[in-house]
Amino acid sequence: MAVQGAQVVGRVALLLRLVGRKPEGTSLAGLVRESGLTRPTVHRLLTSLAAEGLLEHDMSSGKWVLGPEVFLLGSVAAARFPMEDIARPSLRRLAAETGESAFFSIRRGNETVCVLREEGSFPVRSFVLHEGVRFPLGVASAGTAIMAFLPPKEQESLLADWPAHAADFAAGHPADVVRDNLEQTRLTGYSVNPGLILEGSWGMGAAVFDQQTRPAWALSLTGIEPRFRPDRQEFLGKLLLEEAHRMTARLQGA
Amino acid sequence: MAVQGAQVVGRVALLLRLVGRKPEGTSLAGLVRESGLTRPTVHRLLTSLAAEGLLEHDMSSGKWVLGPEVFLLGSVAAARFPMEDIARPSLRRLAAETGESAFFSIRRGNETVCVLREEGSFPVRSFVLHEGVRFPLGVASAGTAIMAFLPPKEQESLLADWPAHAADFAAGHPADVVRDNLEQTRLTGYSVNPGLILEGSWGMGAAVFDQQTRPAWALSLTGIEPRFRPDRQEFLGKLLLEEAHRMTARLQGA
DNA sequence: AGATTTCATCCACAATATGGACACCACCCA
DNA sequence: TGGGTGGTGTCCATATTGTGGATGAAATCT
Repeated sequence: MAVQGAQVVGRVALLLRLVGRKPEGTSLAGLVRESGLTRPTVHRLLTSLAAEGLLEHDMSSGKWVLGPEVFLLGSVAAARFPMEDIARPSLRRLAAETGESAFFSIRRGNETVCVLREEGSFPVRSFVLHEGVRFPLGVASAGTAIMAFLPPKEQESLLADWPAHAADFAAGHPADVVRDNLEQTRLTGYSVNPGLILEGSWGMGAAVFDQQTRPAWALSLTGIEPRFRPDRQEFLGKLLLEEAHRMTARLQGA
Repeated sequence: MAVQGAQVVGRVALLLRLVGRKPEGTSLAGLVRESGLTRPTVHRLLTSLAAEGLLEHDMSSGKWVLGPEVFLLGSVAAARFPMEDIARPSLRRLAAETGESAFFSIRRGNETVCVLREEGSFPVRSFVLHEGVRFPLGVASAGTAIMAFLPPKEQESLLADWPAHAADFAAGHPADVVRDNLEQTRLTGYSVNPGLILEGSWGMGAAVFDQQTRPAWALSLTGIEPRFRPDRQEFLGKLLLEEAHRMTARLQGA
């Protein structure tokens, strides 16, 4: 769309993203469904990508997974994105002090992608969120925390075409509910997801800002509803904001 | 080549690999030269890849670097390739005990790619090798260590078309010299690169084997010539073999 | 054993990517 | 000042390339 004569590049990138969402792998049919492309096309692209080592075809399960070449390129790219070094200490502290699982997500276009996870000690854990999972902005606590601090114009343009943007999540996330959540997030500084994605699975998030003071990342916590009652929310929110602020400060400095 | 109707996929993968070789970025002209493609084509593909976030175009320097999407995909793929966890302890020990810089490389097709580096304490260091650098099999100590333990047929097929395979390195690495090095490597277990890539910059390597007992990875050390005199080679070789064996054992178990 | 779903491959067709050509810019040196 | 060099960005006619409907094989369910 952006560039002429680049149809395949877009399709390749789309497939890589889709495959990357499921660490356990995705079937051809699944990718056909999710990509909206025809089966022969998907099949040919997957085979080619596998020949280049960007994907692998697990013969036993028939599923497609990210290949060694992606790992290699990623480890080179990681030098330019030292998120692990910067975010891990905060995640550890959050997980240790709260007992919940802590996550670090990054904004990528109109989505958030979960990059890092630190398990908490609390024995009941939700697996809605894990490394590689993507949500539209405004969905899940991280995406809400980020969207709330975007320029109002950008927020409006997302809300204007909300059903298209939120896609599968639009049903559970009506535009007016999202609008309220964003407003609330701006008031308190942190976002709360009251089980909108999966009933009983709650989350809270806080945005981390880049040098241009744009919300580019987010820290978040997830757990079950009883652990996110109003009285505890304040405590969790304070911790999140503290760590988010610490990271923002470090990133401004660098 | 392998797959029909996939020209672009191959080209895209090629460009990503080329960009990944230089952490500081590569210019359009450089990529045109290295890829053998025409400039409009390279330009269009780069622009498209940048639009997808797989590359970034540094406006100030005009160079192309790996983008955030590669980082994200890579951090998902890293779960399937836990090299960091497995290799880092060995690298640390090697660097600590020898003072040289230690590297972990992975075989990828007919190349080796350097994935991990651990700096030694010795104050003179070579920067020929760093994360992302690729060499044809048989070039550099890691590639020699791996190639020496491939099935003889595969070695022969590489040597048969040596100038094409070794490309730029063919001049400094005549086929008969490489053949001798491989033979020597099989005798001692470890490889020695006596400054063939850059005069005075030596290296030694040892292969690490996968579940099918194929040489899939290599540990290596690099430093200046006086630190790799024959008397010390034995010491370094022993350490390398020890750590390589330890890693092989761990990988067989898993 | 038949029904259903998923995967693999073929091939005529035209949409798509290609690359020669041109325009532009920055820099260097006579 | 002006011509030379080396780099980047863009256009557009062309045919090479990728497309996807259709068909068959294979696996899985009923």
